[in-house]
Amino acid sequence: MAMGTPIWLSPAEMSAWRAYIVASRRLWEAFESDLGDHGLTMYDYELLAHLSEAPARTMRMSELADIALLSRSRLSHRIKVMEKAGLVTREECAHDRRGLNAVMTEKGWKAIQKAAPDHVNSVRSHFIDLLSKEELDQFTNAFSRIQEHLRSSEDLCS
Amino acid sequence: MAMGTPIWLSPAEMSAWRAYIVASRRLWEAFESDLGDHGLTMYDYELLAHLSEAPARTMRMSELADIALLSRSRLSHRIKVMEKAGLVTREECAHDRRGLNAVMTEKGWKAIQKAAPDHVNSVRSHFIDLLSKEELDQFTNAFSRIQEHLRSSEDLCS
DNA sequence: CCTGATTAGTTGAATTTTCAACTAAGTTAC
DNA sequence: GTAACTTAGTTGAAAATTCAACTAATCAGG
Repeated sequence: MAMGTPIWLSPAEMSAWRAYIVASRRLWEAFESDLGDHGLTMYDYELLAHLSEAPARTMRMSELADIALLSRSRLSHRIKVMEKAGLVTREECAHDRRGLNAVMTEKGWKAIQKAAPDHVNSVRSHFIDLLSKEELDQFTNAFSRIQEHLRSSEDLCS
Repeated sequence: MAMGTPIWLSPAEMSAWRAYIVASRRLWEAFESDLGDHGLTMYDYELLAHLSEAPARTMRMSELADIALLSRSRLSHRIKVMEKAGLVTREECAHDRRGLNAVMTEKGWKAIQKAAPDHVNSVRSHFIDLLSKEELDQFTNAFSRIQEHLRSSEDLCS
């Protein structure tokens, strides 16, 4: 091991790490709990949000899985229950007969329309509004950098 | 609604939010995946870490649940499998006959000893080392503030 | 074309998590 | 002392998630 990168974290590093890991978990719980009032989970919400932004509110299953950071299997199961709940349907794909499109139904659209203001409020009150403009920019920066790092380090494994 | 807090997020706010939410999920996956090499999950690791710091490597179940941010039920189930794996045992509590102590076994101690350097490395390489000293301090600050906010807003509901 | 490899997506079984109900012990107030 | 309430922790069933195996369609090379 190179000197200068000790095994353990320094107190300042540990503080940042603990603050992050605890806050991020609590934040997630808070968002879930707030969305629960609309009968949605964070994942449901994000799936609907992605669909709502897609042309014809339609997206290939695999594309949706990738963008929503879900495994194909997990998406498959989840869409099945959302389909049962009437929020989405699955349609065959025109050009690739292996493929399926997830399509948001009118009911799904209404559901997210209804949930969105509360959810945004939740995001504001627990997160955005607690940060200064400078902090927001730094977050954007730092977390984008982290994403970039994770992206490139997973490329190494392929 | 008050003017000045629009319903939707501004582009800068949205960037920070998206960067955060995606990065935090990917980070979690990365830590889980790294710990997977030692047959542990993040929760297992944190449970063991908390126990290892406790006097006599022993902690009341409910205290452990609180500190590790797990529901009592979830802890109960999880400890049962960790007990089966030989990492912990449960002992009756001297002064409160309702209570149980989770006690780390020698095997649990060895397991975390072995996993810790890799885990710290993982935390360093995916997180700490990507941030400047200033950013670390800002994270500590911002995330502590968020925790404080969540703590006080959940007090309102009790 | 036709074989092998890749991609899309699903499935079922095993594991994990949640949820509500439950037992038992301690606490409070009369 | 005892009835009502709270706290500690577990449990089983239901729901969600993972994991590996699977079908079917497309693609790449010869």
